This record gives sequence, structure tokens and C-alpha cells, in this order.
Amino acid sequence: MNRGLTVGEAAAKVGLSTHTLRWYEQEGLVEPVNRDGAGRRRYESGDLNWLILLTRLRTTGMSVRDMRRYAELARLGPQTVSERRRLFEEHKERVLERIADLQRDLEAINVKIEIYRQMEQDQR
Amino acid sequence: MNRGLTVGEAAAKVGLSTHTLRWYEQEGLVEPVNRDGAGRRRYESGDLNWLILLTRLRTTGMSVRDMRRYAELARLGPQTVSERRRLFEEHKERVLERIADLQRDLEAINVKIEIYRQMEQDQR
DNA sequence: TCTTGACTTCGAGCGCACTCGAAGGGGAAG
DNA sequence: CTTCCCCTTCGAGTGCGCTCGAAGTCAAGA
Repeated sequence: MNRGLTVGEAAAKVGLSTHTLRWYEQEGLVEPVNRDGAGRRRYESGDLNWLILLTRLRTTGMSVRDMRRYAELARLGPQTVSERRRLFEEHKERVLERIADLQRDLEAINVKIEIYRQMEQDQR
Repeated sequence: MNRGLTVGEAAAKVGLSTHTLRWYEQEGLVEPVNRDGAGRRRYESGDLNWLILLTRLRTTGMSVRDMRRYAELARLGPQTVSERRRLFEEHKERVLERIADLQRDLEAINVKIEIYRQMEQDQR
């Protein structure tokens, strides 16, 4: 029978630790995961997809607080779709800004690299 | 007489708090800043340029630990230029990776936005 | 002269996001 | 039955990067 993955397997799959997975659940970022007869978590594909989405939000810099807000909206059902879209669009703007900032600062770094290269030339 | 900016003026100029400026100095990220007769810090243009460079490194995700290493190299003089260049090139690679990750995850966010838009359509 | 406000040092505290450890239970393999 | 490992909950600890507060000094403006 395939009743889903254990917390360890799910952790390996989504690239988080088992500790973090339980902590996400406790923090309300994840719906309480179904348990097997022995009380152990069984992660099904829906849980995994949700976790993968969360990791994308995290790596793009969304705070746990905002992820929780999003999870709450998702729990409330279809009538929160517009708010969820707005939340994502705001997040998207922040990510775009972040990318722009990184690209701008990268320029300064490249300039520095060039200067160091020149200095290395001159030292010879 | 213009013997440089006070810590408050420097903080305003580079976008850090006075607390953070003193803390950077204490952590070895910044050379001890010259003082006036009353023992107050006087930030000169060299100090400001250094701080601006540091803020760029920070906003691009360099850790305080690595910034300290860089500051130490800079203190050692011209014979560390090659190592400083290497340090910057490694950092540059990390920033490029970060940008790529953000752009990849942004795709998933855009997909989500599209899905929500569809759902909003269908609800009408 | 008095007040105001920015400066000084020092050490403690904070928010975030985990991360770990203790103590115990369950179930499959040998 | 024993060994093994993974699971459970709970609460405490960690690392990072600040951030704040206390207590005191100093200088310029009214």
C-alpha cells in the first residue's frame, strides 16, 4: 500500500529537514498532515506540492509570517482567490525589485574586479 | 572647517543606523575612524566609500564574516589584491546564481498568478 | 548659563528561522 | 525477542545581524 511518504522521505524530497517540516505544520504553514495507524505523518502528493510551493516562496524571500497568512487564505477556500492573487502579485514585485537591486550592485562588484585586475597588471 | 561627517551624518548618507556604523567598526569591518578633539568619529570620503561598498556587499548577501575577511585583506595592503579579486569573483558567482534562482522561482509565482486569474474568471 | 541634542562606551536584548536534544513509542528484519 | 531506525512531542538553544538602553560627556545656540 502506498499511503504517502514519511516525514523523512518528504523532507528528502522537498529539501527541508524533518524538524523544519514538523515546525512548518506547527506554525500553521501546512495543514495538519494525515497520520497512519501509528500516528505517523503520511505526506501525500498534495502535501508535497504545497511544500514545494512554500519552498519557492521562502527562497524568494517571503517571510514565514506572510507564508502563514497565505496558508490561512488557502484554508478559507475559493472566496479568497483574489486576495491570494494580490498577495502573489505584491510578492512578485518585491522579487523583481530584489533582482534589479542585485543586478545593480553586481555592476559595482564587476567594477571592483576590473580595478583589482588592473592593479594585478601594474604589479607585474 | 570640514573634518568629515559625524556618525549620524554618515549613517544618513550610507543608509545604516549609527548603532550599526559603530558595530561595523567594532566588528572589524571598518578601520577605526579618525576622531575629532572631543573623541567623536569623523567620517571622511574614504570611510564613506568603504561603507558604501560594504552595503553593496551586504545587500547582495555577503555575510558579515566574509566582509570581515575582505576588510582584513584590504588592511594588509597591495599584496592581497589577487585574493581580494578572487573573493569578489566568488561572490559574483553566488550573486549570479541567486539571480538565476529568483528568476526560476518567479516563473512558478507567475504560473500561480495565472491560475488564480483563471479561477477569478470562472467564478464570475 | 542653561538647554538641547548628538555624541561616547558597554552590555543586554531581539526577531527570525530554524536546529537540536531528550525521552519515549512503534514496527519491520533477523 | 531483540535490534534497529524512524517516528512522536516538547522545550530549549543557536547564529545572524542588528537594535536598544543606560549612563555619561561635550559643544553649540538662545
